[in-house]
Amino acid sequence: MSLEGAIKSDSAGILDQPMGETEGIDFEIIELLFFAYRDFISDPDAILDTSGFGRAHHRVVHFVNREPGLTVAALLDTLKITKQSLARVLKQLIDSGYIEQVAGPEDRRQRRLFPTDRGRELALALARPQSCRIANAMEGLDESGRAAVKTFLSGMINPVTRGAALDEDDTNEGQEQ
Amino acid sequence: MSLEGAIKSDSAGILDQPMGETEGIDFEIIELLFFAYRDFISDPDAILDTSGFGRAHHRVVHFVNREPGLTVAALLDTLKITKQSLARVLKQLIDSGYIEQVAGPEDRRQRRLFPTDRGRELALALARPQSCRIANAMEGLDESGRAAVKTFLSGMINPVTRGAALDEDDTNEGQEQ
DNA sequence: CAATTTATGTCAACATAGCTGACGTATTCG
DNA sequence: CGAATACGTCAGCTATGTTGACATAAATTG
Repeated sequence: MSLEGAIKSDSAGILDQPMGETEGIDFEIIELLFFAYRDFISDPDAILDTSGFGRAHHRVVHFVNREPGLTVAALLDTLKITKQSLARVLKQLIDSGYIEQVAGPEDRRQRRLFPTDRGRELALALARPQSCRIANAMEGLDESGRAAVKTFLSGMINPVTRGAALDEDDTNEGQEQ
Repeated sequence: MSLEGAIKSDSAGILDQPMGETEGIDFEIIELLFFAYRDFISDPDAILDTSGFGRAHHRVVHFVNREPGLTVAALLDTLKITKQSLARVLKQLIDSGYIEQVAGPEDRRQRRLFPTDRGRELALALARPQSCRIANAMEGLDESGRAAVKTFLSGMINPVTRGAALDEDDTNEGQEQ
């Protein structure tokens, strides 16, 4: 199959100028964020490849370790995924002995999630290289610089629509179904 | 099917303390990065849903617009994906008239990628909300604060192993095959 | 107490976007 | 000419997200 004919030799309707300062858009930071995050998750990814888990498991293990006893609903809200998505990885983590479930002490419908020692160690092993990378990137910054980074990152996050959690007059709302 | 028996009621081998200051790991920034990036890509994602494209298309359109005329090899190196992965989305973008290919002027084996007007507009439409979000997050910061953010993000990125691009004595290296 | 709502689990099917392996084709280069 | 290079493509697999529908146990409410 000849590729000729599908490939232009002239420059009709084509832009050859880089998308630069248009509309005052800061493409530099957009790209920095892309590359930074890509490399930021590459460290844990490499570890996870060994144990047969993926990024999804990483997030679950992380937040369960950060807040032992959190409910499935709370975890879903944090991760912003569906329960069917969570179920797959959570089941594997429970079956492999990284996380355990305990019926809620007051509301016994709840399944509160706790890390095992093994789960804690995995979470730490995954956090360690990320922490190193962060410490490295912070190295040259003073206290105000580090504070600026936190302010920036916090400002990038969507405000928690507190109303959504209170205006629950709707049957079957949210990401459910 | 009864769930009873699968759910622990005691607290054997379970950790109930949050993973906090262990080993001086900065879990706060780790999470800030996770949430910040998640919300950062949610804006373009919403737009892409409309046009039937995904994140993969976004990245391709972005970098082709940022560096018109870049080769497929260069794009693969930037995105750190395989050519088979790229092929799928690139083909769609070309077929839909967002990107065009031009045979390299010197090396005619190359397929240099250029955005069309349509492609440029898509890239801008996707960058606009991200830029707004960034501007918003930068609002309270002075010049040194903004510089700190850039320094930090740059420091998070893996150093470009310049040697890898020069020590090409290996046949068929890199991600190829 | 009966009815309903809530918290969670689960089955099935599907989409996106990554991957490996293998092979084809056009072009350049030694 | 032959090998290496730049790129395309077919086929199949995996991970992780989605929607829709339905089940079960416990809490809540009329």
